[in-house]
Amino acid sequence: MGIGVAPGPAPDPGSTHERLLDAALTSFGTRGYEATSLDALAAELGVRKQTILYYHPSKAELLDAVLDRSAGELADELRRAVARPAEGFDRIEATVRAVFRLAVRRPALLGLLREVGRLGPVPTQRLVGPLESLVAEAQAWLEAEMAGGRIRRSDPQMLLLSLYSAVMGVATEVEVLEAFGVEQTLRSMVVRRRELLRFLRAALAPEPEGSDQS
Amino acid sequence: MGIGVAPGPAPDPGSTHERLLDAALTSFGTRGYEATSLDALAAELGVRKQTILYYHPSKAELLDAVLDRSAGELADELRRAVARPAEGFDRIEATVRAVFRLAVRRPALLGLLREVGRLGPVPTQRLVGPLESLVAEAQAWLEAEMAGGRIRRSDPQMLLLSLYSAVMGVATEVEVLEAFGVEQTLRSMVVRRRELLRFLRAALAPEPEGSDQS
DNA sequence: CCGTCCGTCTACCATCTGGTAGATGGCTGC
DNA sequence: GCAGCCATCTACCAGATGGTAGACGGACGG
Repeated sequence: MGIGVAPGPAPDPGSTHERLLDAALTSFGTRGYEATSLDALAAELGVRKQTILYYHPSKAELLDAVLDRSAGELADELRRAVARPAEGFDRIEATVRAVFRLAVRRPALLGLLREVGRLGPVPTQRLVGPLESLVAEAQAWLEAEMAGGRIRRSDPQMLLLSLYSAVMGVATEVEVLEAFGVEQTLRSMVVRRRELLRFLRAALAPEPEGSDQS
Repeated sequence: MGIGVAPGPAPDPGSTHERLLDAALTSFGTRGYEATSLDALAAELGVRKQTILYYHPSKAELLDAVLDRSAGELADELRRAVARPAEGFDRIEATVRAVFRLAVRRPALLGLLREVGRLGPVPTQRLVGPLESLVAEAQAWLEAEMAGGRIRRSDPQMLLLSLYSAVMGVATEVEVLEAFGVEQTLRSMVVRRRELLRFLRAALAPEPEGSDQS
């Protein structure tokens, strides 16, 4: 979490508990919650299953902890991207860059966002609930940009969904690409980001002939 | 599968085997492969687990059968959508409509497409392999449309990925919407489709000032 | 009528699952 | 130097899981 958000003691990243939360996020976000066994997780950490249950008394509560932590991390990352004030497409570009950075550095975090839907409304709410204000801000910003004529006019909520889908998909849908023989390198990630940005820029550009303001 | 693809005997949709494949697709595509137990599947069918293993000697081979069947169904559905010859955006609209129809009528089919990535490259290849020629055709078509000036010029492969991501996301990413309190009705699906089409139309429209033809 | 094949069942099994109970050992403060 | 706490361990357990072995019954052709 960001500075000042969690006033708890600074977490030692080498501690068993921190390593546990990291490993759990990775496994939940890539292999999936049900496909992750406590024994496997423990083995990965070089520890017994009971050590996991010492920190979190059940698998479900471990998931909750991972969700809370991930929500914080997601919110931090996104807020940081949007922080430097920018107008028009720059702000969208900053967000896209942040998501792609996450896709490279912490892919499980985005995977968790995909996985959580399957686990039912309660865990979903737990993960995306803390992001609600962010979404509201984004929506309001889109509306303002539309009013200012810097973004094509449309339903802001639905537009946000389209943006979200496109960005998440291009950032995370790696397996489909691989299945079609497109090798995955860091460079190809950059290409995908560039092309996605071109795509979004075109989709958002205000219509040239002016019914709304110049 | 489509007429003439599988020359086997006409499958009775009420037979145990067909019901099994249906139920397995539904469960694999929504709950996930690992989260689906043979016992649960059998109970759902009013049958013992051994009956499942009679038709498919292991869970993995049941998955293979489901993947093969789903690949056929997906290919059929998409080919049918693209069949009536259309130019420019009409063809894209027909495809989007087909995907949304699937999202309503057979959501597990699209869910499987998401799930399969997690299961590793082998199952993924099994599901999307049969769609490879379709993808190649789509890509070639995009190039032709670009050359004809009916679609904005860009990297066809990356454009296809952006389209795929946006469509799949908007069609299937229901949980995120629900988590933000947007109720899900058939009507809201129609709205999402309409807004997505507007979004895509804008993204694909050729640039007005003409460096390329006509 | 009888053999055989097909679909389904009962009866098991080894392994893995999440979880409980309680012991051990080391560090810390008094 | 000892009381207590903290992190981790060993030892279990009940239930679920994927899978094997083999019996049963009905349909169907000879």
